[in-house]
Amino acid sequence: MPGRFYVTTPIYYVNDAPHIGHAYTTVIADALARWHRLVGDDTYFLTGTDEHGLKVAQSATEAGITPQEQADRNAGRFAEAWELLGISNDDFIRTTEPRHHAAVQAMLQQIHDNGDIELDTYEGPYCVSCEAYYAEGELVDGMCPIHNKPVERLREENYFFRLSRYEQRLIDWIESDPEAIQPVGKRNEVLGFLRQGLDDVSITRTSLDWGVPVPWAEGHVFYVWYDALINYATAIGYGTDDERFRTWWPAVHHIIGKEIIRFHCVYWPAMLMAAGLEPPKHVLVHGWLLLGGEKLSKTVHGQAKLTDIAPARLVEDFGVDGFRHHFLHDQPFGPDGDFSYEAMVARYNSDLANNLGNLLSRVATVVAKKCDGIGPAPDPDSPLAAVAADAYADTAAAWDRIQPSVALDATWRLIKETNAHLESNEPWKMEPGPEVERIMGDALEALRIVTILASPAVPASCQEIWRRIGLPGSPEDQRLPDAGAWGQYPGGLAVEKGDPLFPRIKA
RNA sequence: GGCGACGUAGCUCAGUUGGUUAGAGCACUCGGCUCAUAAUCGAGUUGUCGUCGGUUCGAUUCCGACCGUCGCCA
Repeated sequence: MPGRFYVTTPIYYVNDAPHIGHAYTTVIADALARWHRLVGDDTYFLTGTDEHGLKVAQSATEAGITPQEQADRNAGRFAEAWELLGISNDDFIRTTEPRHHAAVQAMLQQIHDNGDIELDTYEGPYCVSCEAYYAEGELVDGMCPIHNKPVERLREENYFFRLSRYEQRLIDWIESDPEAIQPVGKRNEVLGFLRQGLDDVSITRTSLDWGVPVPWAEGHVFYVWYDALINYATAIGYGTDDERFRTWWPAVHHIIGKEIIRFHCVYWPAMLMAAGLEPPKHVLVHGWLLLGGEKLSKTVHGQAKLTDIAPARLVEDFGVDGFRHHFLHDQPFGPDGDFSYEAMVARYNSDLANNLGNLLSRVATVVAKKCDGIGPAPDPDSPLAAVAADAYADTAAAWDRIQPSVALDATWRLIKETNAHLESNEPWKMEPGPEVERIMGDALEALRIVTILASPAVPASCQEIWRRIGLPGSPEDQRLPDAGAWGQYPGGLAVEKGDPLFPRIKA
């Protein structure tokens, strides 16, 4: 039954260049969005950039441009990266847009009106070089942990969000919904943090002006994080189109990395509660990619970091779909995963070149030789029909559980079984006739179904397979579960061999 | 220091409420096939299930201690 699916990535801070950590999160969200479109859900996929704050203002000054110019330039880099990777976001939000300022001011004004934002005095250790406060525990031998310089004690009048009032409500929320924060290990981590008690948090600054102005207090801007989180509400109409907002909220899936769990599982839900709204339905937390292997991690200049690697660098070697496929199929969602060029080559050659790509090649060749290049219809009673039904069911269940690697395993079982089916029937030994046509029809039908099921992961390749086996339109226009039922390859279509879709990569 | 997680084949991991021969993929070996991108298909090897002890008729699965790795908090 069709539903509604709102999925978000974090908005990425424009001071960073897009790297494969960003791409990992974004590709997962994209694949989920594509899957939900396939099953007919009303889907909204949001990504974007976070553009306020001290660091952007500083680097703009260093570059001799305005903060807005700095933000424009780097937001463009993210947009280009996502275009390169075939990301199908419905919207790209930027926190400097007027619609976002309106939403931030509306939500925080609401919280202020409700009495949970109050003026207070902040006092603490302050590093002049960082232009930032630290907690006592963050200091190293009483010094700034970044600059290793003495800190000053500073007092400032700021507006505080009364986070401490939400401790029990947050615990109740998480305990009442086991699926709200996944995986369960991260959920427990948040509960443990909450049970230690919460302090109020300072959410405004007077020391800079590159931010969203506080509507009730001249000279104050909101601290960048409390502005940024609200983007998830802005994009679906908060503060500008309440009816639209109500259709999408709170049924959201926030895809995040584990480093920002506290903002998404504590501060953000509390802000929503304080504004009289529901907390997010799902916060899905993935681990980090740990860079290993020789090829990428060791350079003449020393140890490389994951965040040094641009997606385009890997797309050069593996193609867009090779890139996407690796992060979806090789990394289980949740725990940290090892990432290496060598593992990427192995996964690409095994799954894409040897299994999927080679299946298409051998099928096309036999159809050309034995069927005059015209793809025949499948056997309604093929043994592959049951395999395909299982593959669909397992694939769908895994996408629903946010387990792309499990989903792709299930899809790939149909590819392997189709290779085995060809092997056991040996159509290349037969004379042209009904028997060859039946077997090749089965293989084409399996490819048709695989192409639909795999399209969220490797969309461009699936589009090309779809075209080469003679089908009109696009696998993305298909609707599951109906399109996954056995027997719909019509027969009588011209099948094109073409060049290898995934040329093997030599290690 | 407090809390918690994890430690299963060469590698990456699955193992539901304890039960009889511990699984998958990749890699590897052998064999088949030759339509296919030296691809594919079949068969097969490897595990004291971190260590020690306890509960039990019986524990990878429960309990305790220890070793190791890691996370969050202080």
